[in-house]
Amino acid sequence: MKESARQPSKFLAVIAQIQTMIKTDALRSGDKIPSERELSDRLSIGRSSVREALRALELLGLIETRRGEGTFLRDFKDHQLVPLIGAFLFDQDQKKKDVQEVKAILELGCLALLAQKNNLTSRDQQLSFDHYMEKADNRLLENIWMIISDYAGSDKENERLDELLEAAKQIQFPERQ
Amino acid sequence: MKESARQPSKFLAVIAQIQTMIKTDALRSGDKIPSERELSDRLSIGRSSVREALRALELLGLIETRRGEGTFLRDFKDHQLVPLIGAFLFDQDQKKKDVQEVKAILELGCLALLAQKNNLTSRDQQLSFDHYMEKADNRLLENIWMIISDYAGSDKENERLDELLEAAKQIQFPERQ
DNA sequence: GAATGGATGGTGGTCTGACCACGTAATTCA
DNA sequence: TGAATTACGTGGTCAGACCACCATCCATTC
Repeated sequence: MKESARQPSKFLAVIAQIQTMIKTDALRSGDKIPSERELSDRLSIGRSSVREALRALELLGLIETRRGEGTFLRDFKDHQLVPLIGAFLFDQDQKKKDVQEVKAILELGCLALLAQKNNLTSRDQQLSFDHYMEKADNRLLENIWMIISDYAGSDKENERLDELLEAAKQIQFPERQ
Repeated sequence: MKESARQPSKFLAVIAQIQTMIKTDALRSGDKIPSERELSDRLSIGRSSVREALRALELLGLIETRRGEGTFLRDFKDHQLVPLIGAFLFDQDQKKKDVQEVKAILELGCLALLAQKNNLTSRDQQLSFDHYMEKADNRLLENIWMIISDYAGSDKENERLDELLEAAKQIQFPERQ
């Protein structure tokens, strides 16, 4: 025997098993998955390892645990990635410039989406970006924008709205496949 | 006593502590963080809880553990999110659209930044976005784009490059303060 | 002196069993 | 019948014990 196969840690195996379980049982958002103890039993893996896997998935926002009730699948829309990663990213790049730039990009893109979908009515002109983001019908974009906005601090966004709107109307997103 | 303050699970506290530690000690990629047992000691938290937090961060690719050696900070570029989340995206249609849209927005914004700074030479026309993102000099933008790109999967981005470039040149970001 | 190789201690990986805190459902009792 | 109590299942946490692995030190050996 050259190498002992170096088994990929148990807790990764648990995650894989859960993924399989979700697929074969056709589990959906809100469905309950087996308890930690049952998983531990069925997979012949210590409960602590099961918990490590579940905690990781929870941090990602893929599952939700409720004490006394159980563990449930979560809608991916509510994923925790952005806030989480954000906390780590911002430690590195504190540069306010970066934040402001990205925020502007997201807002511009949001307006461009709306313009493209002809969802911009003249009445929208004085609305805030919270509203625009909602109309853009893109939860991911909305989530990222909210996080960025938190870090960007308050600014007089309305001052730039008209300019941004004009710019947005010019943009044509290339179609894909 | 009405409510017992419902402390936010220990393992989240550990993550927060680690983030703080990274900041105050100015830790960088490759640096070693305290051992599980030491963290358990210093934070007065059971080792299992510490492990749950570390495993979660490892799954995200934010840290790397080497048996017999210790736990180390990792370069964020090596994050593990992609294959993981992918397996959980069972009902994916809406989400895929979201990801594609955000990706396009980020890329467009990147080009707009470059155009604004007059950093677009004609020689750049055939370069990939990895390159553009680097030139844009915005680590935050680059990081977010990398995450999104992984989710989006491979596409023929070069097909859209010329169009995007043209659109980007038209964009004028409103100046701020 | 230099190279070998074993002993030692530290680290992550895992398991077990024991509690606690919380919800729910069944049971009991008025 | 209805309210209170109990029992049970669940996640949350802890402590201790092993194992596997790695680096280091140090005595042995050449």
